[in-house]
Amino acid sequence: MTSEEIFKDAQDLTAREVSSRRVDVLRAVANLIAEHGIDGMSMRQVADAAGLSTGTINYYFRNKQTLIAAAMDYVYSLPADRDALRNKPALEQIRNAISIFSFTTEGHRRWWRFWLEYAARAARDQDLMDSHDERYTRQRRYFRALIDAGREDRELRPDIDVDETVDTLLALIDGLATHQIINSRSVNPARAAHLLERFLESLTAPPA
Amino acid sequence: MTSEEIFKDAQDLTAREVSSRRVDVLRAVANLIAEHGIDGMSMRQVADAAGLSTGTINYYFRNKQTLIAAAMDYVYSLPADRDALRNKPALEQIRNAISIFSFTTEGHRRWWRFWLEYAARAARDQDLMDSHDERYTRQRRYFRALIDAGREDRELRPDIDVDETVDTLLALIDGLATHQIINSRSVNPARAAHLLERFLESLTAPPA
Amino acid sequence: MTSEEIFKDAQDLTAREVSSRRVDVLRAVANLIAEHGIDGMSMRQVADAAGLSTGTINYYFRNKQTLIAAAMDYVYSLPADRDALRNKPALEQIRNAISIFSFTTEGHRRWWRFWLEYAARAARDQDLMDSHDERYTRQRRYFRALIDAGREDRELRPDIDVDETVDTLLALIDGLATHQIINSRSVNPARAAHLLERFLESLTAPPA
Amino acid sequence: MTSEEIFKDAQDLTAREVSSRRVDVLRAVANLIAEHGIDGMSMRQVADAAGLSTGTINYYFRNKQTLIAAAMDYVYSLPADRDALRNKPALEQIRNAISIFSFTTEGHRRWWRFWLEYAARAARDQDLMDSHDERYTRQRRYFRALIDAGREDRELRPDIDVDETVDTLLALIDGLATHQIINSRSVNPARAAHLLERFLESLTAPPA
DNA sequence: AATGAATGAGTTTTCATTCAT
DNA sequence: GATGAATGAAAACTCATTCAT
Repeated sequence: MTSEEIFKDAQDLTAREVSSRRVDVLRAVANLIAEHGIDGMSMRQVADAAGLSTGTINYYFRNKQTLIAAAMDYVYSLPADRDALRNKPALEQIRNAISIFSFTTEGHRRWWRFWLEYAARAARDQDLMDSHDERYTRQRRYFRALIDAGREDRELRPDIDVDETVDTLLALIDGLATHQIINSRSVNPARAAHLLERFLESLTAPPA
Repeated sequence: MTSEEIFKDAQDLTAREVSSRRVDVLRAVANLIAEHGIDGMSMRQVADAAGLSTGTINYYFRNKQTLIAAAMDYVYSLPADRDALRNKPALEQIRNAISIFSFTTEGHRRWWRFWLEYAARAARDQDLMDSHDERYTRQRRYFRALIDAGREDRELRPDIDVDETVDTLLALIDGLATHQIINSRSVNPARAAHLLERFLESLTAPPA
Repeated sequence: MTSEEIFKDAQDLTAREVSSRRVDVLRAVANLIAEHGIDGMSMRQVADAAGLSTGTINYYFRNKQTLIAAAMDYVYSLPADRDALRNKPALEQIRNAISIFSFTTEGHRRWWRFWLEYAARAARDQDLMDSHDERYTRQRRYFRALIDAGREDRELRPDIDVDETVDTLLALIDGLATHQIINSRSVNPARAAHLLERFLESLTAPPA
Repeated sequence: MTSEEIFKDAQDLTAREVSSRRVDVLRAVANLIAEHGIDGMSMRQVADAAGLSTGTINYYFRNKQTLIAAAMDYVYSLPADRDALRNKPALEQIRNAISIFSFTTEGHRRWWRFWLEYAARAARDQDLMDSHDERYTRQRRYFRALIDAGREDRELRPDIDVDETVDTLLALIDGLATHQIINSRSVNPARAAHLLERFLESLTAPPA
C-alpha cells in the first residue's frame, strides 16, 4: 500500500479491501491528524471515523499516545513498490523514489500535512524522535545505495560526495514539501518538482 | 531585536530593555509554544509566565487564537541587523543571513521549534498561511537581491538562475533545520552548516 | 467546631454561620464520604452538594486526592472544647474526651463511618497513613497527660502503666466504634458506653 | 484452610491442592481487595489473576457485587483448627484463637487489610452488615464458651463478667489490628501482642 | 486597567457488563 | 462452558473564557 491509499477518503476504503479493524482505525487516525492536527483530533472523532466506540479504541490501543505512535508507524510502513524498479537505471529509481514525495494528489498533500504535524510533535517527544530517526536512517541508506549505484554507472558525476548528496537531497525534499504546504502561493507542485529536477541535473555527469 | 533575544531566557530580558506588558506576554507565548506546542500551552501558563492574571491576558488579546497570531507576528517582526552589512560583499551578507538560521544557540533551537509548530498550524489555518506567505515573499526578495548582487560582482557564477537558487536555498535551510530538530542524531548543526556551505560553494564561480 | 457540626445536614449549615466556600466543600466531602465512601463519591456529587461546578472544585483543590486529604485534615481539626474542662478532675476530663467518640447522635455515626473509610484508604496510602499517625501521636499524648494527672491525683490506681493504658483505651475505643457500625445489632451505643465505663472502672483505685 | 493459606502468595497455592476454578477466583479477589481495595479492583484484574477471561468471571459470578459477596463469604469460611486444641486448658485455647488475629505474617497483614476494607463497605451495605453480624455472633459464642470454661477451671478470675469480657476482648483485637495497619509506626505487632497479653493477665486469678 | 473566582463544555480514560462465536 | 471484542456510561480533570469587583 502506498501513502496515496492510506490517505484517500475513508468511505472508499471499506469497499475495496477487507482490512482488519486495527488498520481501519490507524487509517482514520492518519487522516484526522492530517486534517486537524494531533491535539485537534479527539478520541471520539477517531471512534466515529472508525465506526467504533471510544471504549473500543482504548481497548485496542492503550491510550491516545500509543495510538498516535501506532499511526505514525503505520503511515511510514509503506511496503513501496521499489523492488519493481530494481533493474532500472539508478537515476530513474531516484526520480521514482522522489516522486513519492511529490504533491500530485490530494493524498500526497495529506501525507505531508501529517508529516509536518508529526515533525512538530517529534520535536518535543523523545520517543517519536527516536523512532523517526530510525526511519530517517533507513531512508538515507536507501538513497545512498541508489546514488552510489548511479555514480558507478556513470549516470551521476564521479566527483560528488555521496553522503552530502543524500543529506542535501533529503533536506531539499522536506524543505520543498513544507514550502508547498505553507507557502503554497509561492511554491506550487510544479515549481517544487522543477527545482528538484534541477538539483538532480546538477548531479549528472556534464557532457565531456 | 533578533530572534535570539526573543528566545533567550526570560530573566535576562527585563534587565536590558523597558518593554510593554504586551511584549512580555508575546515573548512568553513564543517560548511556551517552542517548548510545549500551541495546544500544549495553556492561557494560565501564559499568565504565570508573564506575571499577569488570565483575565488580563484575555483583556489585552481577545482570545487565545488572537494571542497566538500576535505572537507569530511578533516573532517574525525581526528588524534584523542587515543594514550594518550593507557595504560588505554579497557572499558575506548571504552567509550572515543564513547564519541567523543556524543552530548555534539554544535560542536558535527554540526559534526553529517555534517555526515548526507554526508551520504545522499554518498548514491548517488559511489566515496564518497567508501571513506566512507574505513573509516568505519578503524573505525571497531579500535573498534575491543579495544573489543578484553577488552575481553581478562575479562572486557567484553568472550562469545560475537567481529565482531557482533562492527557492532552493530557502527550502534547503528549512529542510536542514527540520532535520536538525527531529533527526538530531543524524544531522547535527556542524553537518548542516557544512552542507549549506557546500551549496554556496556550488554557486561560486569556478576558477577559470 | 465539633464533629457533630461538621456532619450535620448540609442545609442546616448555610443559615447559621458564614463560612468560606472552601469549608463548605470540605464539609460536603466529609458527609459524602461518610455516606458513599471515597470511591463512591464523585467530583460531581461534591460540586452539586457544595453548589459549585466541577471546574471550581478542581480549581480550589488540585484534584480528588488533594481534596480528600484536605477533607481528612478538616474533619480532624476539631478545636475541641477541652480547655473548658481544664480544672476539672482528670477522670471527668477523660470521660468527656471519650464521649466525643460515642454514638449519641447521627453526626457521630457519620463521623465513625468517615473514620472507617479513612482507615481503609490509609491502609493503602502511605501519605494518609503518615498524617494519620501524626494525629494518633497527638491524641496519645493528650490521653497520656490526662491519665498521668489522674494517677497523681489518686483518682486512678497508682500501679497502672500509663502507656499501656492509653494504647489499650484508644484501641478499645476504635474497636468498639467499628463494632457499633458493622455489628450494630450486637453492639449498640449503650453497650459500648457501658464497656468503656467498665474499663475506666478497672483503672480507678480500689477502696483500700 | 486458614486465612493464612488464603492470603499467601498465589504461586504457592497451585502446588499443594487441587482447587476448583471458583475458589481460584475467590482467592484472587481476596488478595486483590487486600491490596487495592474493593473499588480499586477491576474485573479485568480478577480475570488476569485467576487466569480466566472477564467473560468467564461474569459467567461464574453474576456480576462484581455478587463476586465480592462470595469472596467475603469465602474468606470468612475458615474451618479453623480449633478442634485440635479441644482438650487443652482454656487459656491456651484463648491465646491460640487470638494469635490467629496477630500480625506475624504478611498473610495476616493482608487479612486485616481485607477485613478493614470489608468493614468500611459493610458500613454502607445492609446485606454485608447482616452477614457480618451473623459471623460476629458465632465468634462471640465461641469466645464465650472458652472464657466460661476458663472461669470454671479457675484459670480466670471468678468475678469477671463473661459477656463483657468477650465484647471487650473482641473490640480490643479489632482496634489493635486497625492501629497496627494505619498507625504502624506507633503500634507494631509486638506491642499489640503485649497489650493483648496484659489484658489476658488482668483476667487471670490474682495470687491469693 | 486588572483581577481571579467561577464556569461548563469538552477531553481522555476506565470499567462492569454483554453477547456473538 | 468459555471467550474476548465491543460497548457506553461515567469518571476525573482541563481549559478558554466570562464577569463581578
